[in-house]
Amino acid sequence: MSLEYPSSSTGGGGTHLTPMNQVPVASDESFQLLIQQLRAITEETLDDSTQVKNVKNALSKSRLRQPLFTVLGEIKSRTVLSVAPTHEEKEEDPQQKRLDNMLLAEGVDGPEKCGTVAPDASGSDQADYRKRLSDIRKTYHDEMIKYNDSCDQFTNHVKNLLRDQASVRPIVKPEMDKMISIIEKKFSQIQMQLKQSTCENVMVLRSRFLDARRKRRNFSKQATEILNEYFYSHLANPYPSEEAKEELARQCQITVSQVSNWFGNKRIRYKKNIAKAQEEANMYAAKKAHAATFNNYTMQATAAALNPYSMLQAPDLHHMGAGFDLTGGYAPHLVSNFDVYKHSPPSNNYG
DNA sequence: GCTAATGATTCCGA
DNA sequence: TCGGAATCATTAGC
Repeated sequence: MSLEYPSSSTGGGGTHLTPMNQVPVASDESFQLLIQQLRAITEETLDDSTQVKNVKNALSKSRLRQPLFTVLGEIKSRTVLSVAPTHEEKEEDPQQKRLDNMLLAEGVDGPEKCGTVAPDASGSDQADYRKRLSDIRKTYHDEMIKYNDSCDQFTNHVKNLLRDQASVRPIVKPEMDKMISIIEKKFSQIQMQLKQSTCENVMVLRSRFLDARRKRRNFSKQATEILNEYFYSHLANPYPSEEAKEELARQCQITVSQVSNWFGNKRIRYKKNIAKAQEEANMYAAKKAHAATFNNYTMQATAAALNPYSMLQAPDLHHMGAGFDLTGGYAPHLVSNFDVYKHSPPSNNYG
């Protein structure tokens, strides 16, 4: 199937159009004129110039317009429009999927979540975080609405343009669909950029609130007491096992790594300032001794049943003759030597 | 505002 | 990978 256009230099003539059974063979002058008009109009700008208007009028009256457009439309459908969508077009972009998932998880897209930035963050921090997240969510939705409106507007504009052009050009439905799909794809790329920047904003917000250095909080008094108690009652070997750390973390409502940090800091600062640390150690030893004197066995058993950690500590003090005695006495010559266990601490007797 | 205390991080060595 | 040491960054007390 071929469609030859008459050459303007030779004056044309003799062109035969025989593509389809239903299309008449066009060899008369009116067809030549029609072809020439079509060629002329394709070189025109799309504004409503007089020439375009004239051609439109001429075309609309031509009885050959419909069959010619049918043929041209079919050629288009078989060539340009039949190009199969690429692999990328068919498959959902994993990056977009990731962004969608993140926005959904953070409550920016989909149903709003009353998310928290960190379980131990204060109420005001949580409120501040939620407010900022809500701002991001609002901006995202506003922008998304704008993009969708713009996309609809532009799509309608193009549709109208194509409908208008359909009077002078063979525009078939698949072509229109393809055009719309291209527009939607372009807008989807812009939306992706919006999603990307929204995700970045959420990550910045989270990191700002999660950055422990910026928002360092002292542990509660109770937590510090528990950690100090453990430290001074295990002064000969202040290296809690993983299980002990987990238990301390649970009791203090902090993380295991915070327990590790605390013990790391404690050991180093204890060694740096033994004099002061010994005072503190004596205080905790005295506390223990006092508790041991006034608590009867039943009370201890009850407490122990409720708190396995304290249950295990009592015998430990007896054993540790190394560092403590039950009268609150203290053996400084031994307690400062815990670094003999460095890198090979003996198994902890926490449990 | 200054300073000590304190929790976290980083670097390094074993 | 863990712990020591140094350091950073923030908090709390004055």
